[in-house]
Amino acid sequence: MPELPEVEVVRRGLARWVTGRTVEDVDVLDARSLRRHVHGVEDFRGNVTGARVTDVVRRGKFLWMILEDPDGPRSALAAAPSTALMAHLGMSGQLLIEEPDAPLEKHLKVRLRLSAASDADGTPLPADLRFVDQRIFGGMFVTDLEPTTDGRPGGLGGGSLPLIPRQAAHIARDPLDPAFSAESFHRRLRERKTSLKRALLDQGLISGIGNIYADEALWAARMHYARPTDTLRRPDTLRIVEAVTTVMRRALEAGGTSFDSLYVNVNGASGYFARDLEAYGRAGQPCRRCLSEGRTTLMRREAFMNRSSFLCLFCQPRPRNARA
DNA sequence: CGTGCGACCTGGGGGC
DNA sequence: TGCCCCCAGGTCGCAC
Repeated sequence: MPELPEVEVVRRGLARWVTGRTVEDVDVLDARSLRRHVHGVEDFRGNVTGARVTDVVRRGKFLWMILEDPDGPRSALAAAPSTALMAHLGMSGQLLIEEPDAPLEKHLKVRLRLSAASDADGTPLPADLRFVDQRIFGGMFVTDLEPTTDGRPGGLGGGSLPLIPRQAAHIARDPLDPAFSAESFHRRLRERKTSLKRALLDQGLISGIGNIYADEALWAARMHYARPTDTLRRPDTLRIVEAVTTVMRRALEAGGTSFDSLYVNVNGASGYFARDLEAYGRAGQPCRRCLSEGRTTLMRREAFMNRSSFLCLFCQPRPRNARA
């Protein structure tokens, strides 16, 4: 399940393997993966073919390659000389760098042929960039870039341009972004009449967090998912932000969380953070913090927001003023 | 406008 | 063996 750490692993892979290369050809095997490209498959192919990738940027779970056309700006907007090739992995999307003669994946959706390139040793780099997606919640599309409202870079990555794809402009800064502000997150949390986990999953408030890391952070911060956000005091917000940031940094170091072959990096390798999960998927198993303090408390699974939440009711007692 | 919920998808697993 | 239902879940559009 790609959340921020998994998408960042992919971004780094793309930055290393794709930056500076030109897209020579595009093969769309399933138009459903281009659902968010409003002008259709041929327009997508026309916008991507011949463009050079200059940077790979990420905000939250959105990832984009900055495209520049060697023949000059193709956008009608003079203020947007470059465009973005956006990708969202959804539940099961993969971006893979492979040799063109590698067997085609069952769920291969889009195939980009890249210009020849070699690494520092002179070893040729694989020429295929493939978008594979079993459940089709993810997708790719081309869009214009617009100025960020705060004048800061649009996201994390090589790009220092204060530009953001329009479709990601409503996405909040993520905890690994230097422009993330815990103070403004706290202010907005206090204004909301909602529950803490719902807020953590709201990409407009703080981005990059999905069901897995939400549960991990809540467990680490010893807070219940139903805690009303307007009761949070500044130290509470700082505690959950610290927990989210720490768990994501650790997951990133481990190469992300892979339960099965659905999440892999650009070279097809799984991450190994799943073994370090303290909450997610651990229903019926002992809470490790309780165990280390001499108690045997079993982790629970509860339904919340039509999905599973995993928690320890000793460490994370349900608040009396719990909110849905 | 803030909030919450259903639709979009496929494959795996359990029940019968 | 096969069929049906449920579950996984990120984002968007829509209803209230």
